[in-house]
Amino acid sequence: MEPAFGEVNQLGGVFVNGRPLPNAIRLRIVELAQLGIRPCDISRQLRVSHGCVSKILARYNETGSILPGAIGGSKPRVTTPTVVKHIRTYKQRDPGIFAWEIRDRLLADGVCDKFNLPSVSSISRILRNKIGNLAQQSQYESGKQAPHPPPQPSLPYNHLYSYPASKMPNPPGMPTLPGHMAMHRIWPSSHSVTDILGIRSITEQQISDSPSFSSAKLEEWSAINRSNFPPASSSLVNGMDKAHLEPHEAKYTQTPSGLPTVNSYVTAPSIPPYHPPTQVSPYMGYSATTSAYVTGPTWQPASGNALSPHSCDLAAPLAFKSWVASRDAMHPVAASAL
DNA sequence: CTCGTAACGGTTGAT
DNA sequence: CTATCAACCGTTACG
Repeated sequence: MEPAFGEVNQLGGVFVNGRPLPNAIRLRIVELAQLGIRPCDISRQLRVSHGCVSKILARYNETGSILPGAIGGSKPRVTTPTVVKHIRTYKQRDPGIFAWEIRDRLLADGVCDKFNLPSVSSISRILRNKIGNLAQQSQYESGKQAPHPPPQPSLPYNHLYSYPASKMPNPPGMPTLPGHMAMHRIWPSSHSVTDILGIRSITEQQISDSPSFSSAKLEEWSAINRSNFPPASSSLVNGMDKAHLEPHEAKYTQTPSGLPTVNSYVTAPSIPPYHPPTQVSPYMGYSATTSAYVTGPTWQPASGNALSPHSCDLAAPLAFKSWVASRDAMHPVAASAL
């Protein structure tokens, strides 16, 4: 099922086969690239294969988004938005209508031809999943939307980080969290990285909030919805605006226990009071590191712990820079790590 | 040494 | 309810 722990790549990095890298890492990749770090260095430093770095960077350059593509599912083949709309209409007009009747009508009304006519089971599913209780509350909606229904009635392309409703802290209308995580090309010099980290921490924070969900939930980002058409659309650029970051950054100075938001993504959700900074999670200390960093004054900085600022974690921009400067020095460490 | 990319084994989710 | 299938994933290896 959910491999709590991933596999280890040639660079010593942890990954989960088939699954996207955590946003935190994706973010860091882009972030580092923007600081002028070469991809090969980013690869080594974050221990992510260069192929992946290359891909993420390329995608980012092209789309402005750091997010992975929508995984799984398939594009609607027959149940296009138009079809769904019609089904909805039929259902509204006659709530007792049977799926097979709808099917007949779709054909009769020319909405579908025999090649793209949804199966009865598909229609049932649509009624269940997309139409649902709509029969009652339909009024305003049916009233009118746009002449052009959005490609996907359900969700916007990338509404990222929409965590499961269960834990969605924010109101329905407007996701507090960015619809999708993309960034501006330029970062405010001084705290750009911190900001990013801040972002990470907020995203992650949500997860660590509810331990039981932790790892599983993270997946949501990508789960988002796969029902989007051409990705490229309009809105995928930026989504993460700093506005969210700065405040949060301050806010999440640290997790309740004083324990950094360590148990992260794929990490065993159940890693309890274990602790810190050394590599705990498959994706290594970075989360810890970061939060440590974000934590600021309250939390003891890297000082004593096993986590070497130079080893592999990007503790802070500065640490990073020094790392860059002295990466020879760091090699041995990396080597030993292996 | 870098970096782009195809092959590969994997997961996911709509049909 | 299960299987299929096409989308995406990151790593690896090659060029």
